[in-house]
Amino acid sequence: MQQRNERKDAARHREIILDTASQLFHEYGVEGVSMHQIAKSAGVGQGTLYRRYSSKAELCLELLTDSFSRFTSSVERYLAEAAGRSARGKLEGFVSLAIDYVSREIEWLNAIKPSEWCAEDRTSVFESDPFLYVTGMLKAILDEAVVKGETPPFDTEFAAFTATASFNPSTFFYLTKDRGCSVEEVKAKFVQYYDRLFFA
Amino acid sequence: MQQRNERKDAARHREIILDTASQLFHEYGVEGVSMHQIAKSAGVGQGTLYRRYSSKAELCLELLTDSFSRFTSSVERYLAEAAGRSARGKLEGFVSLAIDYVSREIEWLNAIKPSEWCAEDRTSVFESDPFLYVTGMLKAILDEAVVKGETPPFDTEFAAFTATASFNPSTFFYLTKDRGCSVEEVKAKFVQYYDRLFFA
DNA sequence: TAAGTAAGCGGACAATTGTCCATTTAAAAA
DNA sequence: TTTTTAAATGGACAATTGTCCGCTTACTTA
Repeated sequence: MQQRNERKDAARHREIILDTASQLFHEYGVEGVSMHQIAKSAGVGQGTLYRRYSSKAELCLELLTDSFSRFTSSVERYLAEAAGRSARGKLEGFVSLAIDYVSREIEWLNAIKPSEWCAEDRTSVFESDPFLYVTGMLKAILDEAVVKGETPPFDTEFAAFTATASFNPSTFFYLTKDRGCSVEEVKAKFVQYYDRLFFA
Repeated sequence: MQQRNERKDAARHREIILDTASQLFHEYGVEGVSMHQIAKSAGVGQGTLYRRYSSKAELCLELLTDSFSRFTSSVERYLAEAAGRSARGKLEGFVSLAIDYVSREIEWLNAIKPSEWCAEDRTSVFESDPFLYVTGMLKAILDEAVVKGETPPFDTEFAAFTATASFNPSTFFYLTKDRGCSVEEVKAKFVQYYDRLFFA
């Protein structure tokens, strides 16, 4: 028996849910909308909604796809035109783009944070495509730096992991809102920090 | 009129709540106990419980006091006997102790994470005593390193902040549970990372 | 000691999340 | 086309969080 495809009604519902959620989120903010409300507005049952997206987090992750692909495009564009530059220079540009992205999408990123870090069945943010993309890119740049002799060899994977983790929305939100730093200031601090970190 | 002190019945309830919560948490785990259950077991109303602790997070933070003061003692003891060593050496020891602490108390630390990072009224973990203690200590060690000429001057405050934030339970849990690293491995990675970071 | 007052109390209540399962229905198989 | 099958549905339900507010009581003041 062949693999069944997604049923047409299911596909239609998927689109309706995504559209409805997107609209509601933009109108009331991510926190201001409940799953029940999304289901009701979309004209589907709670069960139908939860079948696809087991939390608001997953729903947001899906909705982030577009903006994230715009981010990766901008990164690719940047790296293409920075092809001749040192790894150090590339890192600076990449960190800058990444922080711009986080600041732009902070509300969404905040929402996809898993509510229970330690739950056994949680799907880790650390294994989400966006996170893996950033760590992968960072590791590539750091590896290039090592190959080019710009810096002595080290555990680039762990470094990329830790650096990426430090961009989390929580930290960013605190620095901008509670500490009153501007996005540019935060960017400058991180760039300086990682520059020193990897190229001291 | 003089400042009213806490009423005796209120103080009694505070203790009962703390004792009950502690007991229930140890029996069923932090996630396995609801605020309602705590209130009921303690023999107080929901309102009474929430009056003092507006979330499980706050309750856990209060319960962490003891273990955290044991941690600070161990740090103080360590720094006393390491008085003659380099700042670099002190950093290594401190990071090691801090990671030991996180790994021991991970369930509690997980619970005190604010559920909404971006809420306007949230009391930031970054302003909690434990966090401030660690950043303060880290900054002091880094400043010492700069003064002693072990490393060129840099923004030690931001560095301490970022480093402390990177110890968050989420990261730690991922590395140990999902990646299968042992506590010792994680410790070694962090020590190496920060050693390179600040003393490259 | 008596009276006044504000802190404290507690449980009903509203809101939300997430689960469950009898029923429906699209699509494959015959 | 008819039958079969399992995916899909939806809304009732259970569990939890957090708020609200009229009542109670410990402490202050006179």
